[in-house]
Amino acid sequence: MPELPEVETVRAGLEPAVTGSTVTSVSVLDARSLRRHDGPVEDFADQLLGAIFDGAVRRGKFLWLPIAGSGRALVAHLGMSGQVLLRAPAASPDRLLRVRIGIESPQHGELVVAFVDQRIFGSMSVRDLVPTADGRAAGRGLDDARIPDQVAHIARDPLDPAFDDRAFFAALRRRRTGIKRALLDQTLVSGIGNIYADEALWAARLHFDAPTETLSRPRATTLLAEVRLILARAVAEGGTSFDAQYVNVNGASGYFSHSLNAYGQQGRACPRCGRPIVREAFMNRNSHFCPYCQRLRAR
DNA sequence: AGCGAGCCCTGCGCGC
DNA sequence: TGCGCGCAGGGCTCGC
Repeated sequence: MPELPEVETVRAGLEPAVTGSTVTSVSVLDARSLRRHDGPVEDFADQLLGAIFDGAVRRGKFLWLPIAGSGRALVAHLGMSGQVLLRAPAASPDRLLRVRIGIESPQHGELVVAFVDQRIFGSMSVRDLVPTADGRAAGRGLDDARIPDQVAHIARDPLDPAFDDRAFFAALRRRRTGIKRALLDQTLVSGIGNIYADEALWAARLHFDAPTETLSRPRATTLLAEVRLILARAVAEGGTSFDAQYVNVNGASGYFSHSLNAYGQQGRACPRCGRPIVREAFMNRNSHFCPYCQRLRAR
């Protein structure tokens, strides 16, 4: 499920439940979900038991819960199919449950943080926090300039107030690659995946393979603005209210609750010009675009 | 530097 | 009904 808006929905849903909560139990049902944890399963559980979470923070598609007084955080990445769900302790286990973390919340009582992941491309891990390179807050959710070492190489996302537009444009100009490759490069700009890349490129009328170095400043500015617009709109639509009874912070509503203009629309009419949207193989995935509105040569 | 390929995996929906 | 296949929103590493 997860690009930035979906992960933000999860973060916002988790925040009120986990902040100030104490971990009371840890159960790892599939050790493969801890692939990115530096140590054995027992170590993961040991680090978490008794931990108190300071909040829920996100940068790009990475999510983490800082552990009070430890200099560490529980880090989650959802991969292609991961979900973090809040459950009542007595609820029957979700299908594809990989990690189950019991917490005691000051306001909401006992809850379960359930990490569900079909393909196991996602992961949970306990990682050390390191200072951010620029000394600014690491991500959305907490004013703390420390970031998990696993996330330190990930660029800020376009909704981050500390995102540096000028540095982004300069980096873009230095690149010798196609614009979609650049958008998907999480070390250049984070949070954008295949869906929102296609949607932003459609909105900015850019071909996915347009060379970054030839992208004019106005077109790059337009593209970044479209990225922000699309991400922000999806975040607004994905917002889930917290319900202490039976909580589901699944961000699934994000993608499909609003109409997509390009992604998955192959064969259907381009909403702008009426000609058919095309799907083309790209980076072991697909690109969806309008060959008329999004031509390789600038018009 | 950046690309392509390969790999990590499971389950769904579709066509036959 | 059952089977095989293609498909899926990510990220990391490696060799070139």
